[in-house]
Amino acid sequence: MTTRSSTDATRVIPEATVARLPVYLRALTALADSGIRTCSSEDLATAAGVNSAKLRKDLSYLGSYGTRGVGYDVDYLRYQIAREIGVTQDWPVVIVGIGNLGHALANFSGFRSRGFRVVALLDADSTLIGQSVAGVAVQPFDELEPIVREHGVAIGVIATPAFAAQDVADRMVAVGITSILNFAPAVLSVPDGVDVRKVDLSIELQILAYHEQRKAGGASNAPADGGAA
Amino acid sequence: MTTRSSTDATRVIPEATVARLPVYLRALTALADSGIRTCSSEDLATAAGVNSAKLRKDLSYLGSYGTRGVGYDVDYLRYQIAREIGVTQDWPVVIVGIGNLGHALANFSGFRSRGFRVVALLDADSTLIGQSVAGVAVQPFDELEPIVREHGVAIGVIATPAFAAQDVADRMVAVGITSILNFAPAVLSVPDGVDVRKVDLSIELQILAYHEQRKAGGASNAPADGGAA
DNA sequence: TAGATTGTTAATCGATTAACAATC
DNA sequence: TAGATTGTTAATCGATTAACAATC
Repeated sequence: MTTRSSTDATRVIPEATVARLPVYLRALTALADSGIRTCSSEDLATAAGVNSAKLRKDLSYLGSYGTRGVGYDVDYLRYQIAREIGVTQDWPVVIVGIGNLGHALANFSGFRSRGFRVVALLDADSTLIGQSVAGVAVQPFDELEPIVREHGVAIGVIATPAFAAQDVADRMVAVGITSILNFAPAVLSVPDGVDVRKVDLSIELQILAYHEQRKAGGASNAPADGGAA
Repeated sequence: MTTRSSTDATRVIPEATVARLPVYLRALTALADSGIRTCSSEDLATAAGVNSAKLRKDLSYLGSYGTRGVGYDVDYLRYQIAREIGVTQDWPVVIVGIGNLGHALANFSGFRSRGFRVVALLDADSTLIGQSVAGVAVQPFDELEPIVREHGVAIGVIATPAFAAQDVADRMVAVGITSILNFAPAVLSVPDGVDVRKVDLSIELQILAYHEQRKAGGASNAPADGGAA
């Protein structure tokens, strides 16, 4: 057999699809919460903010979880997507850098509810150590290794200033973390096999600014004119 | 002439390129700060974390700002990219929802340094009104309209809980905001002509979890095994 | 059976990449 | 001129979309 069978092990899901699965998961949860038991691809697509062709194509990479002529069972599809993403299990997470942003992240309720558990908050600033944030004590950054080993941490969050980010990433990689979510405005270099995703506020704003600039003319809120509508 | 001329007005820059321009801008600023006056596409690509073919292709959409055999003048290219993005001008921004995250955003220094100015912090919770965050007083959400009109605000940031996000977006659109950065875990529906970008922590974590799950086997930090390496 | 809706096909569109002619 | 590096071409790859056969 040279042809790939479509069993769990060999299925490859396109990256663009992977990025949308959590959106579908959230939409299904919202539907379930409002008491809806069954939905069509059109319903779910609307709730998720995509078109139904894309939704069906995306779901087709996971398997055949709908019923023609009927639609999808909300709970069943939700479970299948959660399983595919891996959020049926619990993921211990460490957050490094407990400034304003780290503080906000530690308090973020969406963590627990989506299968992530903050097992430690770390900072290099000794004046923060021992302080309790969201019920978790801030520990010295040097404690990274024993914490990662003890809890089996695979995912690390960097919320430090830019200048510290590469060092933190290097240490994370050294102690065996293989997925990093980086909030610091810095390009991280990591070895193959380590995934980095970045979230960058100012980049998002700049992308908006680019498009905004091109709208001017019809815009009533353009910075230049007094806006005396 | 049916062929598009490559003058400023008609140039169309692919979305993927637009999203990378801010990264190049930041890399150029870092190079300039370390005293480097000239760089090759290879140098800049490394600093930005992309390959040099992609960088040159991206820059080619802006114009011809390099010198063959020599490279790019760091300051000149930086100015050209900043102008293209629109961050040579000042963008007034309002933040709605001053919880933990709104607080962190208000204090974010990358705002000012990249051409964005927080002109108001708004919240529906009357107990927050008047409180000063990052030197700016929190005002009632109802003040949105006069503030937007007075400052010519085109960009709004939503940092409210999910249930409030659509209402806030509707109000923003109604008063003339045409670009929204949404941190609430909710799908926003807005009219054509309004740009929405979303930043979603739990989605990013779930994408990492998906890939992490597929690494297990070789992983030393897998949650299941004791990790007695 | 008739109506509804999935899962898949195939066409189209956009992004990436390597290679190299142009040119400093 | 010789060496270096850009800007562009063209091939490849991946994502989106509309349409519809399969099938409940």
